[in-house]
Amino acid sequence: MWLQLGRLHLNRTRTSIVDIARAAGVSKSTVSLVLQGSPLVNDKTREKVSALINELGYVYNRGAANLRQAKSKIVGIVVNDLTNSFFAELAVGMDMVVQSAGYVQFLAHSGESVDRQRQVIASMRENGIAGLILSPARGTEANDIKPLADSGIPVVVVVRNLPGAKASTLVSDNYAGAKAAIRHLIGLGHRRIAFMGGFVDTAVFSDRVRGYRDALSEAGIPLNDNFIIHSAPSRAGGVAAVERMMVFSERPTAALCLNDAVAFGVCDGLRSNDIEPGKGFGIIGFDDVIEAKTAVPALTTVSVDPQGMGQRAAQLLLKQINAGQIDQETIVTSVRLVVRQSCGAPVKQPEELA
Amino acid sequence: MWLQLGRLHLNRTRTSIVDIARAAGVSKSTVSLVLQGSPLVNDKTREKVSALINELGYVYNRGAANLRQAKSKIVGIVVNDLTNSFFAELAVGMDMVVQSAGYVQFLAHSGESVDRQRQVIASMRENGIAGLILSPARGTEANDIKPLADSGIPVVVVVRNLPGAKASTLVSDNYAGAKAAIRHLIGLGHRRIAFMGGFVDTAVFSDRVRGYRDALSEAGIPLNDNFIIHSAPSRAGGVAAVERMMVFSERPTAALCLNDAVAFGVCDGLRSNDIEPGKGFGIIGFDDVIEAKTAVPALTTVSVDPQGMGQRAAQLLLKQINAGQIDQETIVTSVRLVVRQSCGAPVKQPEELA
DNA sequence: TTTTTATTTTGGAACGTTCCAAAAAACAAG
DNA sequence: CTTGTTTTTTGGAACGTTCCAAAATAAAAA
Repeated sequence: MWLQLGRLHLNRTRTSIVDIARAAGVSKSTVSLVLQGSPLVNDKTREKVSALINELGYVYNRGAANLRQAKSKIVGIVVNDLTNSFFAELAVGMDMVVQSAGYVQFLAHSGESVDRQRQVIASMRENGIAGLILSPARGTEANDIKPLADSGIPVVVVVRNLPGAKASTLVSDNYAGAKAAIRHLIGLGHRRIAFMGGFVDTAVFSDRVRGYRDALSEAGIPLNDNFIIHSAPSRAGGVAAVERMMVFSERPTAALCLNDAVAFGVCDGLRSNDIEPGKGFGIIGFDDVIEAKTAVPALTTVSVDPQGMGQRAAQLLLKQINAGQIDQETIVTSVRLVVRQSCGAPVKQPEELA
Repeated sequence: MWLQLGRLHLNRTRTSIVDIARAAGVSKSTVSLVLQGSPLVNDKTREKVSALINELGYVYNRGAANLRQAKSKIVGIVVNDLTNSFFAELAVGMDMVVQSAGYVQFLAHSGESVDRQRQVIASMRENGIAGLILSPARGTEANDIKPLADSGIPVVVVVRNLPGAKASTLVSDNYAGAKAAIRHLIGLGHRRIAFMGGFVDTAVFSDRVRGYRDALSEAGIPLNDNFIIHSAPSRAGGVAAVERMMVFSERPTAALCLNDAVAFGVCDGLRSNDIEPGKGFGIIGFDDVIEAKTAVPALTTVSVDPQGMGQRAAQLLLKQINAGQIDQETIVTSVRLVVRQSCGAPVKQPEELA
């Protein structure tokens, strides 16, 4: 049988540095020098070699280089929830600086699963990352990144912090942001203000709630623990929180939400109860995702600038990689309240109309 | 000067297979065998070696292995816009199957820039990807992936197709989806139906518009080219499209939108013009992103199941990687119309009220 | 015991780079 | 033409794996 129906299996091996060398009549060392743009090599030679490189379609094998140099151009990024715009934008910010620094990133989604997170970090490690940026899944412990940190690979933890971890940290000033938001609502005349969304086990939640509490007591407004309404930190969670609130006899007239996703959900939930967000009820979100300004009503929110935060995180990581030494640094980025339409002045509730 | 203030620079080299071998009193080959789970090695030996592996905190160097085997466990994924939930979910779907197949992914965002896309693909190639999934930036040409494909690395193109490219393709049935959506609107009594969002240069746009056109003429409804309202394929674009529409003397009573993002924008735009989406105006989106079902009104949309699509794409790629041969395959995934609240029956416009 | 067979282990080459010390070539000065 | 200097090029070892043919050991058969 001469006629093979199978597809031809190219055993053409990748052209390597020595193929170029042979073709150019120089040694592999010289080709290597050219590749690194070394000034040591004669212009004439450089030219000849460069030409061959293009002609033969050579592609640099960074893996082989890493083997020798023990320093890759790869960073790892693990994010707890890529489907949440906040984190997607965070990732895009990182992507920008990583890419323009000549690195590539492994970028994975842990889906809030510590197991998957552990797995993917291990996998990245085997593949030789030079550093890691982690936006930890709920329930992550300092131990989960210990092996990495111990082996001298810099780690930057973002958004949620990880007490006790040997890593740098970059978080937004959640406390101050929440405080500013509540002060603003109080300034508008609101007195019964809820906090919606989130679960107790994250630092983000507790910091924001602390800001909420402190701002209220600072204004002499008594705290009502019922007004802290837990829910999933998602749009659906916001809807659920509103349902929970509707049964209260004395309802809040405004709410600070854990994040913008929850805030949008709260808008949805209010609408299905025929309350117009921003008119009958004041809403403030947290994060300032892109949709916040085009939504109707435009969302008043605490702007965290996720892209900018991603960029800073990446810069911090690259700095540590290049320094070759790990300085544990903690950065708290400042936030600002962006006032738009969704935080209306309170309207009197039925029982209050004389 | 004996006192150095600098940080200690660990020159502890990564423990390797031969360190384990030495410690266990066997050869490196044996350790390698254990690592690959080979049945050739004696249970007693395997046990001893495995113990040492844990104890010494050995981490496998996949880079070195790749060098020898010329086959990595890395795939590349490049997506045109990660901040768009559709693509984020697509990526998450891929992540799931890639990860559970024991691979890791380079995942990058091209931001619709062909240059960045070219760069990042090149970078991934140098780092030794075994395959690539590409959701191409607008304006991508078949040539952009030619070198990859020529060197025998399988490429799967998703969402937007790339005519003439040596790659497999996975797209949704945009034509049929649009047709079904329009038929439904017609069934509800709408006659003046717009198509909103998108620019002419993408196949996605033209396929969906073709479905829109065909469904209309099939029902004997005359086409009105003004009713095809171009805009950026984003939430902001949707808002803009509505503004453009409001000046028409005879306005549409419903619209099919290029995607869900545009549809949400259209809702926003209508609200700022005091039209209640789903009541005064019927809206159908495209994609069925997660927010679609919790939004108010819940969005009627053509469900594309981005996660599922991502999964299929990844499966297809892995299949080709393992097959070691490239079968150019084209898959058109079917879509289904999910009817929710946003597509209301039409209301008579002022001038039509007798 | 010796031979045969089955099981387990092993050294060394190979993969594609970088690095280094040293060789070669080119140029300058005497 | 020598010698000294500077510029350019080079071979080979090293990085951490896998693969292979062959060696060593253990078990079974004679």
